[in-house]
Amino acid sequence: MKKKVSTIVDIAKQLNISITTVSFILNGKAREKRISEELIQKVLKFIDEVGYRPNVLARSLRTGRSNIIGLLVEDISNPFFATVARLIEDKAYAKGYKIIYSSTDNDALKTRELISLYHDRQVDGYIIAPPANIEDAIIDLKNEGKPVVLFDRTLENISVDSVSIDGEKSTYNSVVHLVKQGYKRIGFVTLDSQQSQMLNRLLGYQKAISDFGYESFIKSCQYHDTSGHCINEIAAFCRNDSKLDAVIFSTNYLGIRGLKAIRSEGLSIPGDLGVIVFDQHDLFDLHTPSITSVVQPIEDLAEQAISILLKRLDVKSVQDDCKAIVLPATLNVRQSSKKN
Amino acid sequence: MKKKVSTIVDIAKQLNISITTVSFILNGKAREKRISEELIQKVLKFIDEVGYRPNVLARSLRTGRSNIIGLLVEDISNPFFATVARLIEDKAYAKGYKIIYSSTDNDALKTRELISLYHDRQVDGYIIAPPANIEDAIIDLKNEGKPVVLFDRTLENISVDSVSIDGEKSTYNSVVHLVKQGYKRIGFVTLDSQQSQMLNRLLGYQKAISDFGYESFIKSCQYHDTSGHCINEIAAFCRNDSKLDAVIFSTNYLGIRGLKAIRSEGLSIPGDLGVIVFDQHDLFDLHTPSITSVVQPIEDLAEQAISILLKRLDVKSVQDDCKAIVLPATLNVRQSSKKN
DNA sequence: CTGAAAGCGCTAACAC
DNA sequence: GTGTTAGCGCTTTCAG
Repeated sequence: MKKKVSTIVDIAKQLNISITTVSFILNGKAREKRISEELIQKVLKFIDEVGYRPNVLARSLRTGRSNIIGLLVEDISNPFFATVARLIEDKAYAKGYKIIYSSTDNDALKTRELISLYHDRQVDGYIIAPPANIEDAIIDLKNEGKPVVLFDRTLENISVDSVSIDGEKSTYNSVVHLVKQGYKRIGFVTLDSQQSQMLNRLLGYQKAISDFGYESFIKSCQYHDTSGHCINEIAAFCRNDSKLDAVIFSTNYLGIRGLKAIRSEGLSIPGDLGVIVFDQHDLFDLHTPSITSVVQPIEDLAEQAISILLKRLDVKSVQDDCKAIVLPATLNVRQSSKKN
Repeated sequence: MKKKVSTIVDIAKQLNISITTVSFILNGKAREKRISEELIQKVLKFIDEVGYRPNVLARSLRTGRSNIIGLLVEDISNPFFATVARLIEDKAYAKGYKIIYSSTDNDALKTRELISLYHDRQVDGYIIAPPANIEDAIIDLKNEGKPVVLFDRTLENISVDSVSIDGEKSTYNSVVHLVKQGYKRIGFVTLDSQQSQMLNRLLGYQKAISDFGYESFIKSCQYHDTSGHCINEIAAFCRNDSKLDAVIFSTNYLGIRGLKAIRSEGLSIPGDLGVIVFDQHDLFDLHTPSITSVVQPIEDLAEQAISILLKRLDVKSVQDDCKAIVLPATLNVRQSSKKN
């Protein structure tokens, strides 16, 4: 004849105490409200016994907070983003926050929809790898007092916290490494994109090439192109008159497509073509030959992003002192870039 | 002097109509309540203008439904699960459902927490790749009237809809293929796991080996082992006295570790060792030599899972006529299994 | 068509 | 320490 206990009112009734008391105990305000230790334990024990779980919806509706952080990545099936998501999730959990995440596909419209979806669910804060042309949505968020941290790339012209990687220096160093190995005609395969991280990687390449007085060869692929079409284009790029002797790929998936293209052309690495890829992938280690790649400090990136956000969440202050953190990456030299 | 319009009450006030009317229009019940087309348009237009968005929390709190489907995968950074998640997400969106997903790490405790988290958020239905020992939690869900569809693996002894792959036949065929190629001492590297899909894959191997009258060699790895330790174990397995001439790996990540192990042992594929991996990975195509693998019908799997769930969600009937759908996989023969 | 009203479950100000 | 109470924003029944 036990009634089903599923609300705070039930608990109060069963225990013959006040709803307020239960609520205070539930929210850790027992101490400050000077409720007796004895009663606290009694309530806690009872709650445990009947398996009561507070209704988070009701709580959020009431408080306007959800203890949820929204994470928007470009593509969750990319190991880089999957790893970031994982690390952030773990760190957030430890602080009592849950994470919900989705892939934007670098599509501003989809991103807007996701933000608005998260917004509807009262998400407390955001960590975003922003697509282009999303500035206004980010500003709206900030104007509503929702903290936002960008990662992997930044948005010029708006003031938001961000954590990114020094892509410029990384590709610069990549070129230097190739030059030292004796490569002279170095190509760069990137995305046709205005995103900051892509521009930085390109910039590093261009600066280095120009510093050495070499000729630059740039191929831009479309993000939403099919893998097959992209492979064909890269293949054409590698076989063309320019007689490249090395290529740098600006993302891991471009690198993978590039390797397929190079294989289809029957070119050998690193003899015919030296190869460096920006960002990691299981495959690069295992490939024959193994692929030199730029290793990003993912753990540090995730750590910084979440801790900045948590701090913002903590002190609901004005956000005008935004930080733009830039982390260094390292070049992991493997066989694909050693001419000799 | 426009007031901020953010609730249904504001709308009613501004338009000088009843809250009820607005609610009906918002919920597509205008027709059946015989509200004039004119008024409907007026309200809709107004809502659009002021950018009103219903508070989904309040709605869920009231209705007990959320239009959210919870998806639990083993590990979102595994391309298999990432792809499934993506396909399911797309299909669900088309039907007006949102997806939230998380990784279970094959950990029953973590899975329980996730389920309870989703439960708290009033998730309407579940698609789950279940870890072992989670039966009770699934049963609880069903008892509460929440539809559940399992995928990738099933749970014996409980009646739940499921969509899985015919792992037994696939590994059987893999062995047959290797035997036809002239391999005789075929090993099997799998997980030390009681999950149905793992058991089925093992079973297929054992049956085939026994049908041919060959000797069986089985190595079980721990799911939570570090990658490095696992690689060492596989290396030892491949180099031991048993003189294997071929190996089948029962998951993609075991395959990747296996390839690293084989490389570290200095063995050549397919000469010293034939290799087949269950499940796909970018790497298998690109590896030198390319790796023969079992290709699962992921799209079909996702399609079936979501459509069964949506049907359950639609007709809130008793769930006693559970389907266990088993899909065939195909063997994609590449270089790693061709002895000659 | 519309209005009133009863909650969904919880928080927290206020009074005692 | 505790009880009362006013909502958070929405749905939906019931009576016009």
